[in-house]
Amino acid sequence: MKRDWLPGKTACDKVRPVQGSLESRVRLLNIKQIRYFASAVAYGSLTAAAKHEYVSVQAISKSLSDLERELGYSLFSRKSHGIAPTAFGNAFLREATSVLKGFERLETFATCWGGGARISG
Amino acid sequence: MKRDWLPGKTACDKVRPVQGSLESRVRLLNIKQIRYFASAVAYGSLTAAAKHEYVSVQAISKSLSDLERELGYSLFSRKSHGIAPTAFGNAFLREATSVLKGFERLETFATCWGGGARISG
DNA sequence: CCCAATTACGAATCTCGTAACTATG
DNA sequence: CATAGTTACGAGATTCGTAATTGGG
Repeated sequence: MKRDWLPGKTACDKVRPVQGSLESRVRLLNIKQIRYFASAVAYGSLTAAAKHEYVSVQAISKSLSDLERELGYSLFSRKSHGIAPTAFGNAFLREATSVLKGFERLETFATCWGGGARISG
Repeated sequence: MKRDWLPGKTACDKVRPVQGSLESRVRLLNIKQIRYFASAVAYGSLTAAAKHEYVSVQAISKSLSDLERELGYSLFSRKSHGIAPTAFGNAFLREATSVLKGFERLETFATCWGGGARISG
């Protein structure tokens, strides 16, 4: 999540050079950040989220800090014993949840498909 | 997308050791693969998709090959002048499109939010 | 001191471009 | 030969775990 640019006013409105001569559209968000965030809110702390996501607290902390920096808004306030989402965090969570649901549907769909063409090996 | 395991019968049903002593749940899919796939179908070839996604054809080809391997199904057939989605590919695309829409909504939402708490710097 | 989170740093992993190659027409 | 895609390889970018540190209770 180490990025040398900041998000613009609208999503996907920037281009940067990358690895040689090509360029790349800037993108916000990735599914892992969204998942970590939803988990953190659901379980009330980064520590609890880390357990459920099978990663270290540090990974969650870093990922979510990056997410906040990229979005430009604070997603939750850090309390002594866990976290509490901000107004933005709550609003973001609602949208995020539907994205995660869609992702799960897609995974389920793919693993349950029996229509043929399965690759062998 | 280099993974040493294969997807199981249901999504997220496997655990593997990773980087030290922790373990990690296996996950299918990432947003980039889905975006590349949708683009490839929309534009009819990997080459065209690569242009629109600002990456090389090789990156698209690799990403989608990995996706097919992970899913266990072929997503499209390679023709002399482009590609054509399989039955599975078409079905997958329908679900994938709604996920991508959700993602875009989330990006738009985040960049258009004006409720406060914006991080300075 | 305990607990939750963050920062620092390095190793493992992943992404993707260049180059070389295969296949179809 | 021209076009579309694939494979191989390595450089650069990202992820994440361990260790050390900070801050509230």
